[in-house]
Amino acid sequence: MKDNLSRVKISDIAQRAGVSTGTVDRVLHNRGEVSKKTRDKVLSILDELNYQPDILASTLAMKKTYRFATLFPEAGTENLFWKAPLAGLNTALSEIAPFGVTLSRFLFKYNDQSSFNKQLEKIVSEPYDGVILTPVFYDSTSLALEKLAETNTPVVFINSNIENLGNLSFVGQDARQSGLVAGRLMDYSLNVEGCITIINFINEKGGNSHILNREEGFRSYFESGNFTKPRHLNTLNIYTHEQEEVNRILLETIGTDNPICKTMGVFVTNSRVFRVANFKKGFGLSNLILVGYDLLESNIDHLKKNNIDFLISQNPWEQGYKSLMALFNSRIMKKEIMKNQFLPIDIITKENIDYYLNN
Amino acid sequence: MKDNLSRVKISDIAQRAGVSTGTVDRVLHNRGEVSKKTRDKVLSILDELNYQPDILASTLAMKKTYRFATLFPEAGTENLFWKAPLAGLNTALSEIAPFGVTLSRFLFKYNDQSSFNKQLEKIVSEPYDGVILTPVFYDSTSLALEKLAETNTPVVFINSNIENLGNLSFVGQDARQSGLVAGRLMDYSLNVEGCITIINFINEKGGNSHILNREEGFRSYFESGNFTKPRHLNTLNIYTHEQEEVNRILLETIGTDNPICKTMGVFVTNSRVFRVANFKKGFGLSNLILVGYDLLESNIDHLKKNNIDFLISQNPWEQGYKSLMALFNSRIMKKEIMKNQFLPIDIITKENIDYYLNN
DNA sequence: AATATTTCCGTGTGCGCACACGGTAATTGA
DNA sequence: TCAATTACCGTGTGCGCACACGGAAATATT
Repeated sequence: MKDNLSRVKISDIAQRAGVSTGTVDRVLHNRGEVSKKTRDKVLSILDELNYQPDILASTLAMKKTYRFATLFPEAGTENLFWKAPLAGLNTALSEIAPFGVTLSRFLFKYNDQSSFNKQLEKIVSEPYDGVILTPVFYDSTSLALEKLAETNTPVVFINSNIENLGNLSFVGQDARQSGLVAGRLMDYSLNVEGCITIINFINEKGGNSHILNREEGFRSYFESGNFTKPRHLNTLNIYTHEQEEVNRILLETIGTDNPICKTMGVFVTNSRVFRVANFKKGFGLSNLILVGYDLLESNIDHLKKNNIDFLISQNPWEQGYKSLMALFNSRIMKKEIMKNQFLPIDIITKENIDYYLNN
Repeated sequence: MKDNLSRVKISDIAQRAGVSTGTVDRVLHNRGEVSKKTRDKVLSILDELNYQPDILASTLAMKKTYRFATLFPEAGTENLFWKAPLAGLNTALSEIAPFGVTLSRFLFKYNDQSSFNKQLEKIVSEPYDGVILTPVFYDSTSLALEKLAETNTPVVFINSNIENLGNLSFVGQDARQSGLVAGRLMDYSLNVEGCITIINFINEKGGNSHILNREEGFRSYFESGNFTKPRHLNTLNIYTHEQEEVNRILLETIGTDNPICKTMGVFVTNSRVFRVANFKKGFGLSNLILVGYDLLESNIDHLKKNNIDFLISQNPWEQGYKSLMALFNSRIMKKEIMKNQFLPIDIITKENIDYYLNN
């Protein structure tokens, strides 16, 4: 690898081409006023000497600032998940702030489309240089993307994805594939006869595509032929968040001693797995294998106390970090960005969780 | 959070303090020639206005270059592991190269102490601004660290660690804890009666502390009381790398139909797990649960073909990335660095491996 | 042919900082 | 009291780049 100690600068190629630095600058930025002949000459020398602009001097001279905006759900008590992406975002920001990057953070109320719309309008109405958002509502997102496209404002989707909306990039997890991982874990962990119940905590206001993909992945694992023994799968959709209510429902279903097909394993398709863990602990079902999502505090507690066996983490911190870096690399560093930035499907147990909490 | 759009610059505080920029510069860099009175005044205004130097302009003006050196084992056919840290290193380098960072990469022959010493002497004899190395040989490393301390050259340990040698940081995995994770996986995966065999591929020339810590962690899992059923553990040390020889040994031990305690699970304490997988496949022991380390190509192959059940990854790419960033953040960005940077203990299965291979 | 217009290009300045240089005021020495 | 130090401080220049401005040469217009 070459030393770039003595980097070639604009004045070098200007001299080599027998022109002034201003001319070189003009061809570099394609702003005309250069004859084809000299343009070609400069271009060839540029290539020959492999000129790389000094990004530091460049941003210093331009004195341009970049304004990015983010739109996430508020991190309420019920969805602490969204604290982590903000932390990752802040770390990324501290690294790239010297380049004149500033961030405006917008929050909307979880599952409240009008709140989502309101914040989105704020963002669209101002000239941001890039936007990071989680596209939970299709029509609102689609509309906003159209407007942002008019001003060539790049948009990064974070955590969940909508295809073909012209976004710059998606940073998140492959939901279906994570279901397959859960399938493997459940299959290996269940060493007795019995059924598996898939529990979806459904939001009536929408935004459940995640959950469905995860269930589908999970089911496909047990249809793939890779499983160690065949299992019967039931699906249970729960529409409440009240623990009492959940307990009642679970007691009627997996809590009963169904002689035909007793539930020995439960896969919860989102972060509400702690609800089932509460039930499991409260009703003494210590043999139940429990697999779910996300490192919420209550989930972590249950994992450490063996009430949850495996958690799948979506790398929320990393999501925040990478999504901002995507905008930065695209706009400031002029690099190509991968359309889909799938983050690893981390398998978390009591034994390795501490090393996923450092951030 | 405050906007730093209009950052306060040296001239601002100079004006505010009624002095010149040169004076401010002098107190900023502690190079005297300033009366106590004006010094205090500048200092207080510096604090009041929360002056943050523009790192870009600073590095541009200083025109200082930083030379870092790395010392890794060669990535031979037997230890492809070391390709990944180099890749991570290169990514980090491309990000910080604008700051005048250059890298000299030194390689030593695996398990060859004289080669290690030779390369280390090269590094010590030149005035590097920071060193990244994997401290496989205690005495050599200790000696080098002493010399490097004289010139205040920070050293980052990567992958393996030695305590109390005055290194700036350690970037790697908690070996013992990873053994605990392996224990959990083995415990959950083994749903039949039978014994577990721990296989250590020992290097007679030393550098086995990793392996021993992993075994200890693994054993402690089964002594913790958290296991689902008690297991009997055997240890098998293998000193050869020849597949034929390995086959012969395994055939005599885990391959025989020992009626008392048949081996149903094997934990290989390092990346040589593919040797056992070869044996497992060749001799049709498809029920054997196999857990090992590291995403070598041959291990990946076996994982995808269900010959290996779980791999534990040490994040080698991340190790390379983070170790260089540690030096960068310490020397250029003047940030505090964490002494131990433990990387996650990633659990890899056939289903999630693709998302760990992107780099 | 003289003027007006366009095409093309060089020069100068500033971004924020680091540092060399030289100058003035205060202090010392005789 | 006057010169010689010393302590203290301001000014100027350059890092590599972006961009405004203005000027010379080429071409068009009448």
